[in-house]
Amino acid sequence: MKEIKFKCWVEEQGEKFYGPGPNELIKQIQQEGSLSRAATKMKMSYKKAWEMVQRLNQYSEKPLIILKKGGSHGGGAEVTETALELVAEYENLQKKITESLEQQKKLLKFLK
Amino acid sequence: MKEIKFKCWVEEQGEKFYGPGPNELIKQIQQEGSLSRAATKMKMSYKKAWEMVQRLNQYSEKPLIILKKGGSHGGGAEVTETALELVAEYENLQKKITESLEQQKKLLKFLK
DNA sequence: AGTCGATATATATTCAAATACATAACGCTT
DNA sequence: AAGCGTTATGTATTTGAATATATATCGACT
Repeated sequence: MKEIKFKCWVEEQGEKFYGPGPNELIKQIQQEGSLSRAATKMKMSYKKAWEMVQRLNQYSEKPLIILKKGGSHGGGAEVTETALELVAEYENLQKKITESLEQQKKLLKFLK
Repeated sequence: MKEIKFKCWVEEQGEKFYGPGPNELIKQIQQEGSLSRAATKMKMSYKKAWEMVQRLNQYSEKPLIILKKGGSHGGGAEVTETALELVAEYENLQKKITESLEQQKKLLKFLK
């Protein structure tokens, strides 16, 4: 089945700040309460996920993800209210683009 | 400077058929009349460009690029009318998405 | 027949990104 | 003090994609 796909992201000076990966990661962290579990679930290495979190917090105006180590459960990861707003904005953007694509399917006539 | 970027492409069964790369390649071939010169200009290896052309013609209903070898100039590459239509459609799509993005800049408020 | 510039194609090499592995640090609980 | 599960971080290894290299082929033109 032929289809038009897209990907959108936010960047500053060529540095990627937010896209599909971080968006999914935030959602998984919220579900799991743990960065390592979120990473495992996304079949991503813990290291990569951790670096993603660093970049997110570094480029964001307000903190997005709070990591805690030690404690009764060994630690954990928490998602801020700001992060949830960001997820909502991003997914809204995706929806708008999808709608815009719906009206532009002429490209498909070039496929077998 | 912070900005929202995007990329769109056409695929069939997970196989990418058309995107920014092929679009640019077609335009360069048209300008140069040669696949190798087009590849050089795009700083892409000839092999990669050649494979791109194969995929394009393979998945397209009608031929998009005609490669000729031998002859007085050693050969050359030609772009069909269909290919030009495809370029126009693709760039129109990009334009529509860009317009759609213009109205969705809230995401940027999350950046420093 | 020989030259030329381009296409055609296989193999080798390089390079960067991703992953795997190992180990430390943390702080609550028992 | 020891154990637990998680975060934190450096190093080694793997993998895959891109590129480089080499060679063959083609066909008009001299």
